[in-house]
Amino acid sequence: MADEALELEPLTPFPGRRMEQAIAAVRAAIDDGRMKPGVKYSVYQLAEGLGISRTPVRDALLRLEEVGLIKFEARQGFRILLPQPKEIAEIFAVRLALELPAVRKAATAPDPAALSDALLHQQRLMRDAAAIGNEHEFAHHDLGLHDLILDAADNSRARAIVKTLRETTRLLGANTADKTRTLTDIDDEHTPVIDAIIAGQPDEAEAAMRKHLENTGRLLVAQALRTEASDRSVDEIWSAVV
Amino acid sequence: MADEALELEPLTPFPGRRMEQAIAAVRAAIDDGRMKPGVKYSVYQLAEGLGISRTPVRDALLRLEEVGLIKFEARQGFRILLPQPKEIAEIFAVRLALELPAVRKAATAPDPAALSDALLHQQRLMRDAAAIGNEHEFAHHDLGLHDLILDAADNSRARAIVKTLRETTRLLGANTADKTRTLTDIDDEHTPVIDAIIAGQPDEAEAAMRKHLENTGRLLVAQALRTEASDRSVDEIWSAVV
DNA sequence: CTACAGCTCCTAGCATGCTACGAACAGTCC
DNA sequence: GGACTGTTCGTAGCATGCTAGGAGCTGTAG
Repeated sequence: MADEALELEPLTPFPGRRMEQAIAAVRAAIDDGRMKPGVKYSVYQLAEGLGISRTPVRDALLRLEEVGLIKFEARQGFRILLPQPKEIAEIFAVRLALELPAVRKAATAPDPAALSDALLHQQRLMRDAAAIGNEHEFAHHDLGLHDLILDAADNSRARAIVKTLRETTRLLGANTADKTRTLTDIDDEHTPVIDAIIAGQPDEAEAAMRKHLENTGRLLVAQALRTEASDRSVDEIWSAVV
Repeated sequence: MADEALELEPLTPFPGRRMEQAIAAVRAAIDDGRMKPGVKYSVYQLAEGLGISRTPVRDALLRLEEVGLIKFEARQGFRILLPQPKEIAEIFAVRLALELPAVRKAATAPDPAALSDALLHQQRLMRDAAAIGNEHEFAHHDLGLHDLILDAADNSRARAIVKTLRETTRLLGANTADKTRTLTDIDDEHTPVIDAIIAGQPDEAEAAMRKHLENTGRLLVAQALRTEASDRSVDEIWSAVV
């Protein structure tokens, strides 16, 4: 098994720390399904696939383990973790706690003009991606939008936390390819948030963001429940945590 | 400079990953002042001091860098970071966002008896530590108390985040040894929180926790401002973020 | 056919060699 | 004296050797 070199594009000789390139490579591989949760992998495999030595790969994986994306199993390789339904609910509970105050602050920001421009620009990027059905691009800009709002709230620590959480859940959506919501539906949820921020209405912005996050969260919990064929209900899990 | 082997107790041959022992060793060294912010250290130094090789030490430091406790400077060692005032305010903003809902949930917990016992036990431990003036022990149990509340709220993700944040700020208090508040004062702030949880009063519990976190946060911001001799005011920084 | 014992293979984890490169210093030229 | 250049030194980062130990297979006994 060690010689199945796990077809990853070899790292181009590129400046910067190979460790970080390795992190990006693993994330990308998870995104497009070349690496799947549950399957066992080894540092050897990855290092060979990436064309670099084991050390930076190991360092990268240690960082991913820290974030909770993978789990090393002693002397037996590592595994990509699929977030459990409860974990997803927890993640969204945290996101609600952090992003609702953030969107309130954004709606009362000192420099509305610059923020408005940035928000509308981001929205435009998302719509373009939605129009051509490019989910990957869409997800990227969606992350950008939420990041923009967190940035406006001027709390870099909260921003970093949410970014990590969001990247953890992203791979779930990417893998299961749920089509319950089209990209346009998601965009429709963003619109009132953006409008309220621009209009300087914190209450409306918060309410719209809450709705958006709750929809997304419940959907992902439902997906996770389906993949593990559990008989618990979404509401049960959701309301226990949020 | 490389041969100043940085007097750390050598790691006893102990089961478990040496990397994690190294993390603990560095944290401990920061706590009791053997390692100070601003000073430059190297992986070589530490490895020699701990009596192990550079690899696990490096791995440990990479993880600490991830958390924001240290910063590698390319080809020049690493430095322990002293949290900036704004960062501390940000940390407390996140803690408020996460711990206030948590304490509300704890006050409406399904099993009040077990929780009450645990809370009172923890309080007792803290008072004992306060009585003999053992700050280190006190801080440990203080962390335990907050952890207990987060645990009652049943969100392990939020719990882990707060734990990390708290450990990041702890070294500041440990180093500057501010005596504005005695240990008993802190205990006095905890009491209404614990009482309200046991009495099942979410509103009171939240208010008491808010007061406690705001006091602590402002105090630490003030300390950080003093150490860097800034002329900005605590209120200015605090209200901009929280 | 089943239970079990031994063996092989692969792994994480640790130790250590190697290299490119920034910093600080010394020596030199103006 | 002051700017500038060459050199030394120590560092992070990467590659690779080494080891103990668990998983799973294979052959064997019952």
